[in-house]
Amino acid sequence: MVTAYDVAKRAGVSMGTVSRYITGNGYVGDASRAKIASAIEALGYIPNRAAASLTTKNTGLLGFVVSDLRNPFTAEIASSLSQHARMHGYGLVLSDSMNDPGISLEAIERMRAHGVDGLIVTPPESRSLNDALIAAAPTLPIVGIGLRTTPQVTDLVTSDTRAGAISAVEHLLELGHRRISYVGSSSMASGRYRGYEAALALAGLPTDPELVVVGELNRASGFAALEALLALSDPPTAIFAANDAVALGIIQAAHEHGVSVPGQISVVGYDDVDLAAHSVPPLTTVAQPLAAMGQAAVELLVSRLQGADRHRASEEVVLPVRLVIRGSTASHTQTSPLLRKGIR
Amino acid sequence: MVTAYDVAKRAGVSMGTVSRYITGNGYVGDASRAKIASAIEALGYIPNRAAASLTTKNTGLLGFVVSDLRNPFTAEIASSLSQHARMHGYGLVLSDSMNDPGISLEAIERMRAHGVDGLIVTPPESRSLNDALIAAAPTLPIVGIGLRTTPQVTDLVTSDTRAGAISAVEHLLELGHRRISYVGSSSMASGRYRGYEAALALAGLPTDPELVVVGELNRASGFAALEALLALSDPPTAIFAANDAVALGIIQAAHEHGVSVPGQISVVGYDDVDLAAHSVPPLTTVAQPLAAMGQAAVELLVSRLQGADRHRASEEVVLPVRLVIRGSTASHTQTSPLLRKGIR
DNA sequence: CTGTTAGCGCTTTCAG
DNA sequence: CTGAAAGCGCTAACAG
Repeated sequence: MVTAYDVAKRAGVSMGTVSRYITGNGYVGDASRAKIASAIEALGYIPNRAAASLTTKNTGLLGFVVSDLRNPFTAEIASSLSQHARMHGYGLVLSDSMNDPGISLEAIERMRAHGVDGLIVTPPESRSLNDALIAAAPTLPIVGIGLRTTPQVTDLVTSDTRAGAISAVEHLLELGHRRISYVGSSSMASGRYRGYEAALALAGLPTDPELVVVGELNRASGFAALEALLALSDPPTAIFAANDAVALGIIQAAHEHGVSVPGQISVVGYDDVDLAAHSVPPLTTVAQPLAAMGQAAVELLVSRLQGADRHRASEEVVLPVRLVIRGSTASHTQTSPLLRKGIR
Repeated sequence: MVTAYDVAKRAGVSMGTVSRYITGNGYVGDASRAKIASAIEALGYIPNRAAASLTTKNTGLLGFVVSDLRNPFTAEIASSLSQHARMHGYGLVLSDSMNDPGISLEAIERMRAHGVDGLIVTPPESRSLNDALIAAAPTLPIVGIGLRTTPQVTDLVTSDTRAGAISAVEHLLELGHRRISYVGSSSMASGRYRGYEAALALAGLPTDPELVVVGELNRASGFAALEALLALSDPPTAIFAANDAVALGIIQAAHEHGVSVPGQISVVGYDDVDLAAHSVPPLTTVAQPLAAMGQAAVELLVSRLQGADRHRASEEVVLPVRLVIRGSTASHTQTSPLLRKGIR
């Protein structure tokens, strides 16, 4: 292995000078500079960051504990993280926890052993993870992506879910819809539901409990929801689904019941999964700024790492989402009244 | 920061003993063992691997340079890599090169600086990457996934493309098809094309040049290919597409031309992308064993790292693929002859 | 602007 | 079975 000492010897300078050349701290004369450069070139020297970290206390490594890499969402965030970490001169240590809190904990410990300078975390909240983060936070800067600890000890990157829901529902309102259903999970505290309520309230419309159907956030649940809604005496003309899986289930049910989307009912999803653009019809949905979230996470972390005040209070960055209008929504005036003829 | 020295002091033993306890090298008496364990526990000590690497020459880090994380393929491989690296006690340093050779090179250099013990690489072949790998190989074990260097200096993990193509075409043959088209790229040396040829030859069938259409490996190209094939005086009754994007384009074109899949023409793809299971009809396709490939890559690397003969010749692991039969293929006997009635 | 010199935290002989 | 001590490769004062 070629070391800084070898470089120094070959360049005819001292190790200190080589170190100054590498780190950029302190002055190095032009003559030395040139000799060192050519020695490095000739020897193929690559500085050993692990050795450097012993003195500097930082490794230039960022840790990323991700909930599930096979999810295109987190994969895109990971990609963005990799890119921005690189741009800031950091390497990225990645661990896919596969939604297993135990693996997350193990990963965090291993990352500490490897001396990561900071941590970015996205797994779902769990008691043990929460505790581990709280234990680690005092000595390790952490930013959570869409993850909240109690108490809040990490920086945080989220997207504006409530605003996204509002824009989805407002889109439907602008199309002339008035009976708009919400299909989501039982968590009525979610930003998606709150946005739905808020948009309706803004338009002076009441929330009809009949139009709010709760279930799992998956396709089957969306399918069932549409059937339930069709059975209503006064079915909705539009549906806001809490995620794309649900929306896709709704569309599938509509197909199977001979209900046209968006001809007879408009559907908006949330997330903009890959499938959304390829469904029939293509799904109008709300897209999260995944790449921007990755970038924000890295920048939050790097600024804390390099900034003067590593111990400033935890920050939260809320990024705007974007309504992607595709083919599953249409004007209410064009909606055929077939539904009321008692389909099901 | 709590160090091994702190642990030693608190446990009333020497640093050497603590080190032996941690690494598992050398004997440690039960008494010492217990005292050290409780000291570590009480202090929350986490060994500093960077410091250890200074002596041991390995960091316990594996590097992974991936072509494009946003591709579900590589994401799944990355996930598998993370999992198996963890199981073998390694951390994973990840860099998404976004198909940019320049970024790959930078990533490799950075990983060397961080002292990764080995490298797993998947980016597309390029002159510069090839050179960089060849330069690095003598001092750093490397395994390529589906990536070949010239000369071959790395271990290699691939899937049996030719066998996959053969099984796809044999599936079609078993369904009674005889006029089977190949739609792929111009690379006739590809395993997919060779498998197509081989399966036909095995069945004693000639390769009709008219049925081989080349183009890009994307949707638009598949779309165009189907139109060209329909224009033939004697169109095929089945098509083997070199990848799913092409197959999906073919199916889309069929829809638009009123040709039923698989009623009038059967289609097989390759890759089993997410969309494949959700197309209409769901696509019969060949799936690569992505998780197994990730596992094989890690195991190849780890065995070289920990095995006696780090300098044994480069190895190649070829994993079997799997034909996933879905709805886009059907028996030829049930194929309506509509095609020959001169559609379009 | 540059050389010298302590360590950083840990592993590894080498005695005992 | 265990302590002492010599580094690993590099950085960071500190003189000069």
